[in-house]
Amino acid sequence: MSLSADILRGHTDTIILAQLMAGDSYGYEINKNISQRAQGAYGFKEATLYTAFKRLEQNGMITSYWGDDGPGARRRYYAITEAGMGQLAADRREWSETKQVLDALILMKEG
Amino acid sequence: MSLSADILRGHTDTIILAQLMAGDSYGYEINKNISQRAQGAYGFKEATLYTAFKRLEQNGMITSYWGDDGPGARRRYYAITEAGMGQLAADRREWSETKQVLDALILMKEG
DNA sequence: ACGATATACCTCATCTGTCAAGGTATTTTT
DNA sequence: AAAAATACCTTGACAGATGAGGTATATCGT
Repeated sequence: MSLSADILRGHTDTIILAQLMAGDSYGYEINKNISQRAQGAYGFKEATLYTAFKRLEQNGMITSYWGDDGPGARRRYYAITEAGMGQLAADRREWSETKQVLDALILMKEG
Repeated sequence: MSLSADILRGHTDTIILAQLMAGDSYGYEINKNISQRAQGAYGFKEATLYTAFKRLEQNGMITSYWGDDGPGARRRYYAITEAGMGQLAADRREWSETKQVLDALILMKEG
């Protein structure tokens, strides 16, 4: 099964921050890791990814730097900031709350 | 805690369909029920609600009719269609899948 | 050697769902 | 009589996702 984009909307930044908690990485690799972790059920479109990087950097959640120009195409690495870590912690709490609320509203589970 | 709108985006139609599975209802009541079920953590803005009704009716997921003009303001009742029930079943499966994927991506839970 | 594929970055116009703001009307509560 | 609750609806603006397009290098199969 694949998930529609609107379902994931609003989680984009959180997913990227969660990836960067495991260490600095660059766009292409981040996206590959996400697809693998989602077992192919989801992956960002490139435009979505780079839009998110720009937004996150403007908001001070991540910083970026060019990687060493070894073999291969140039890479822009991203690192999560302290503010980003704080945001991620808040986003994780919100996701747990979201699950409970949507279980109640969609599956009609009693709280 | 309250949930941001972008997090819920894409679940609006599903939430309304789930409510209508319990029986015909009208806008104001549907919204009240949703707020109660979410324990105040979430409620639709009216514009969002009526936009969704229009979209759902145009797509054949619900039908509507005016209620008896008893005491009180007029009410437009909505009923879920067979197509709507099919959609809801699919949406519920998608939500279960979404939880697994986002647990893996946000909380880094192993699948 | 050469074409295809993978790696790697980026922009912009367009689309869609949300919602602030505004409007109308009736009933109940203070 | 005023205020709040009930009940409906529309419109313009905004933000995130993305199709389509662009640039460049490295690797793989033949």
